[in-house]
Amino acid sequence: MAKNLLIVESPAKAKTIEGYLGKDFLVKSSYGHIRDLVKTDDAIDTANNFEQKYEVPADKKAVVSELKKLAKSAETVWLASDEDREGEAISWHLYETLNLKESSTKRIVFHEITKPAILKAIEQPRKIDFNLVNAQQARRVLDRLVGFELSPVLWKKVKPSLSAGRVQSVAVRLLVDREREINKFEPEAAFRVVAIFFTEENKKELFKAELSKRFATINEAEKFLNDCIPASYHVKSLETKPSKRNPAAPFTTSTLQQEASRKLGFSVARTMTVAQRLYESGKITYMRTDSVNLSDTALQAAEQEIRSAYGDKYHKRRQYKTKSAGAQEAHEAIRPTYFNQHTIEGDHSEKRLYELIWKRAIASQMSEAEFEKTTAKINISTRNEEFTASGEVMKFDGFLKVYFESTDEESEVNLEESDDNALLPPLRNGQQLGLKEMTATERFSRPPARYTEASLVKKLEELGIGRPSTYAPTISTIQNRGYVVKEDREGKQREYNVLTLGHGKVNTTKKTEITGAEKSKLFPTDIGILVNDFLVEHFKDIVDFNFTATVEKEFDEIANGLKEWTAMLHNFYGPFHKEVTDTIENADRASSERILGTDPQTGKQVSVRIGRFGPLVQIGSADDEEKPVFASLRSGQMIETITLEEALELFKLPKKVGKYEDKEMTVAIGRFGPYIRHNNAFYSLPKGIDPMDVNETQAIEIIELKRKKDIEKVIKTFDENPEARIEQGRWGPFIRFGKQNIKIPKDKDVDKITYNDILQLAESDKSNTGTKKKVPAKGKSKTAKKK
DNA sequence: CAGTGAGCGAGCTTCCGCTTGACTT
Repeated sequence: MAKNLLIVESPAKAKTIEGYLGKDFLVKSSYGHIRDLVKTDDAIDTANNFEQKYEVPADKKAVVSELKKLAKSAETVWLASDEDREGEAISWHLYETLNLKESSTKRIVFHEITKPAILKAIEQPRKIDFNLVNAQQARRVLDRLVGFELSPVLWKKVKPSLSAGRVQSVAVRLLVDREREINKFEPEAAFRVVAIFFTEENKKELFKAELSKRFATINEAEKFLNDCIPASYHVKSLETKPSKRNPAAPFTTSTLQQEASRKLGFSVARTMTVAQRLYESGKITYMRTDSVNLSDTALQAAEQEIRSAYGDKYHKRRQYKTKSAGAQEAHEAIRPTYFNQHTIEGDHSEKRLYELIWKRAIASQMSEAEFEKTTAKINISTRNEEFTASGEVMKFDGFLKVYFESTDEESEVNLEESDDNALLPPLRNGQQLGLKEMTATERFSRPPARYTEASLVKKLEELGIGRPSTYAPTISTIQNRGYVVKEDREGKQREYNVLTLGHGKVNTTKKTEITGAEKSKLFPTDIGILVNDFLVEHFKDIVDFNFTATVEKEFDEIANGLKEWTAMLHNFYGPFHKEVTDTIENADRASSERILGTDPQTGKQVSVRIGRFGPLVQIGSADDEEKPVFASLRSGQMIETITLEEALELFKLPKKVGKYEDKEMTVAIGRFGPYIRHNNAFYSLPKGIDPMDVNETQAIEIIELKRKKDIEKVIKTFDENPEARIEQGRWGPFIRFGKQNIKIPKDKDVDKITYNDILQLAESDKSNTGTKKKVPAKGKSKTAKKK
């Protein structure tokens, strides 16, 4: 038996450390927290100094009993969980649960998993810091009280099974607020003037310059262009300035999620699972961190790699400081374990994420990129405004050799508008310029951007809300609760004017652009808005953006021994609990109903609200003699924004359009867009056809076309049974057998499949799915009933 | 992808943070 048992939080970490410490040490993992509050309402005794009831959850029983056994036979137990609030509490829970003795227990901490750091830690053991433990208890108890008192209020006043919490409710609020800003935003148009010039010396080398002023109306823009017809242009001033750009700090969890989203299109959850695999296979350091710090060992390794791969002048040693509030910095920044591995073996997403991490970490230790920026001001002989042309020349690439950090704005900006780094021809002061062409283009101001998963994480981090380990789960929770959906939305067409001055005259043309199209953005749902408004009305303090920051300050005071944790909770809980009981007693049920107006055909009231099956429009009210009629809202339509006209439109479908093969054809709009229903089959309408105008002949055409296409997909049929065939699917050929779709096994040649093979495959496929359904997902019914 | 939109009411839902698998598709 080993003399020493050392316990860390993560098994991968345990493996690494065991290698550093040799035979006298057995290194094991607690797999995070080993105890939690019981799930019942009596977990906290609010009348008795917030005394807590803890239990070891079922999935931790095995870990705990193994650790217990090992602790018993060890001379010394080293508690080496992370050095932050949660880590300290884990040590304390271990101490209590494993029945450890003070004399044979040592608490150690380190911020990086390197041999010198571990050895040094072992030389400096300490005791469990109960101030820190108390700060964690205060955090844990407060979160439980908030979550388990607010949620039942929602069950009573809104709908069962809803949830509220310190973190998730603020996340939803951010989205609701932003959605409203976007809805009320009114774009302002302005005419942006761009001229294309050339010099007498070289008429072929054209360059762009932008007018320093934009015009609010088309008349002003037109007058300007007309004034420019007889004008001459010359360089009024010329300025050349050096500029520098510095690399970004190495990744934290939040910045990794943002870059992986922008550059690789990963959801935050996907980023974390891929990173977890990289961590477990020893390729990167820990991926849940808020620290931008690199260990000395890492700094040296990076330096060596940069000097040998790119040369001495590309290296610059840099230390970064964290900017985010409430960072606990128990770990290093996310970095490759070995800097000399530029790429790794693994699947596609592992490779790409690793390269991103490698590049970012390496670049963070490289020299700045140097530029020379030239700005020329250009005079107009007939007007007082002036044009500005600018060009940028890179003098030294520095860190840009490996890494370029993207920004959220970047994807928003029109490419035509970002020609900042274009090259300028050689120019001199006073030089005459020729004008090739000038355009005044109508541009509209943009509403604030909708959040993506990653930009929401960024915002939460800025507000100090949530932790690296909870960003991805929080984003999932608000989607699973139905408060938020992630989806694409089609934009709308918009006309804009372009005035062109060329060949001595001004032309006006109208062009169209798509605006407001969204890809993979977060939208609050009707229920999300309803719950948010209810919470904002009745629990203003809890969903305040500064609530977390305020309580965090108090947790810090507890951690520093300046405040008593139960006193802090008393202060909070008294008024909070009173608000809860007041709300239960006095507040009205939250109503989503909005009256849109009256139906011109029947004179009855038109209203929208959330029904049992989602948002609906209702014509007439329950008090009327005639029963009210209903229609569901379509995806993208919301109670808050739908108009009377749009609501009435919903009653025009489904519509019968005629008969084909003696069966009725019906046009309707479903979840995947407009479709024709015929003989229990669905035929989606091609894009651009308005479902309201479809007539009988058109509908028949669409059905016949789809059938023809379906026939083209068939690769092979079988005489034995017309129900069996091989078809070309989206991902390759597959077998269709009645209603069964069967995958073709890899070892089978598509051409040689016989009807007998199909019968066999169909049978085993059936038994497969059969047993799958019979085995219930144990303990995780939540994920199963997601739909 | 249709249709649904009543009412009664037992028993259930729910938080945030720290960790991985063991399950699906």
